[in-house]
Amino acid sequence: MTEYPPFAVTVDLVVLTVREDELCILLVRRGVPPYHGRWALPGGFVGIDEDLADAAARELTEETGVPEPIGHLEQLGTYGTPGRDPRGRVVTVAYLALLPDLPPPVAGTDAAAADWLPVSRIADAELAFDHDVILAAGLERARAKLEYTPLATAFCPAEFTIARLRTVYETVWNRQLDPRNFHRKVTGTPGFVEPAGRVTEGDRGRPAQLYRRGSADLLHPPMLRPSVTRG
Amino acid sequence: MTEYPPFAVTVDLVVLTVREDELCILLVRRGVPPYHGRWALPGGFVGIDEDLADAAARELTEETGVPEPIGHLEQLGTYGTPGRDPRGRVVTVAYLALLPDLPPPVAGTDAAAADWLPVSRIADAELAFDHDVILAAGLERARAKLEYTPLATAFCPAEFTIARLRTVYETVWNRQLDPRNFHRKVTGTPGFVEPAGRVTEGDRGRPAQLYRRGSADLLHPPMLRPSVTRG
DNA sequence: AGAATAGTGTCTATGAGACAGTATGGC
DNA sequence: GCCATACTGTCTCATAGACACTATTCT
Repeated sequence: MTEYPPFAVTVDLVVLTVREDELCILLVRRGVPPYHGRWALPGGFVGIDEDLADAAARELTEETGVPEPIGHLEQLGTYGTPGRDPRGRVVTVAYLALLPDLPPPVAGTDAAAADWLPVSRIADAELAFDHDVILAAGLERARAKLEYTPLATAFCPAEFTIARLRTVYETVWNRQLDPRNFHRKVTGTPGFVEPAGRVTEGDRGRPAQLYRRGSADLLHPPMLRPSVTRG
Repeated sequence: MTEYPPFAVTVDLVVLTVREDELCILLVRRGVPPYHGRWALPGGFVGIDEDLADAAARELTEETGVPEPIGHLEQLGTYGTPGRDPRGRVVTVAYLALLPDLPPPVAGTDAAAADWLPVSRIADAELAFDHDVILAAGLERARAKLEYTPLATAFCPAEFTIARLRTVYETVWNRQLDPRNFHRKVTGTPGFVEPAGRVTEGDRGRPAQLYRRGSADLLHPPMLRPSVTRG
């Protein structure tokens, strides 16, 4: 293999959650050059004997403290333009993670500060490397996938109300949805959600049925993003 | 960079076209070990100063002889499981290309034989490396994208009839579509196609209007794959 | 004329969106 | 009682699918 050009390979994570009606992303503040002091996506180098997905799962667990099987993790895209990392030729494989609202914005093991930031307040070019481009791709992917997959449930705890699921859609899409039509649509789409048999307690108003994620991987028919010029 | 594990990085291409009512893929027969004599996706190593997309475009041109701006080229996914290449730790970035029916199945510069093969006749585990998995991902991506993007036009020459576009859909989806409803749907979707102002000559039957690809990047409403259990 | 293909019109069933109205809890 | 939220029912409009019909060429 010495005859082939040597690359470094990293994974970077776009970790999204919905907190208090805001779409938030997990960022770490870099403690070393390059981009010292700047916000960046969590990530790190892939071990020479480590699978890419394993490396992404490892970084996710290290940064959040959450055991793996919660939420959703998928490959997003690969970024390898020469010069994107001043340390050398680094190709990064970006992953997208969708998580329920987690208790702690735990400081990572890397001693760098980690925190949830509302994506609406991240300014252009505020992030290290080309991470603003990766973030934009992650947001676009998440918004699109809510339409035709049940991934909105990845933003929710194991049991959730239809209203909670609706706030996920409203937050990610930044659009208001009619609660009555939404309810009919979700419960009428086969395999999207299934009743947990329990109801909420202690809230205002009539208690709501709790649901779990159903068995479908694709929604038929899809949830349609309202209003014009989607895209 | 010597402190980080060294990887080799390659690009591999899933190049699809529609020939004679069959969905075909461009494959090369390997002339050297490993997998000597087996069919494989065209591809090769990325130069240490070369962008990933540039490497993919270069390989595409080398194998097909086509200048770049024809058809469509997009990143598909990255495959890097340890052991997927017996030569060492190789991470490959797969790209998906959609091309119109090209004249020559040109033999590549690598002296390896290249040819268009119908995807329906590729047996399981017939391909080298993990290329069967990559091919499956490319097919799935192409089928899905025909629904909500105008990419079916990438399978057509610059000017084409609605009937030609329909055969693309029918071939990729392996489903029959109603010519009348299809015509109404395509011409009624804003930005999908625009009239070229010319008509076909010499064929049987009434001459057909020629169209070019329109300006839209997404279709609203989408073309829906008929029949049940899509996905 | 007849065959073949292009393109239009009409009907019907389904689903989205708007929104009235009912149910069930906390205070 | 009042308020808040959950949930159901009804109406209307748009669109997909089925398919009859007209248009324009070649042989």
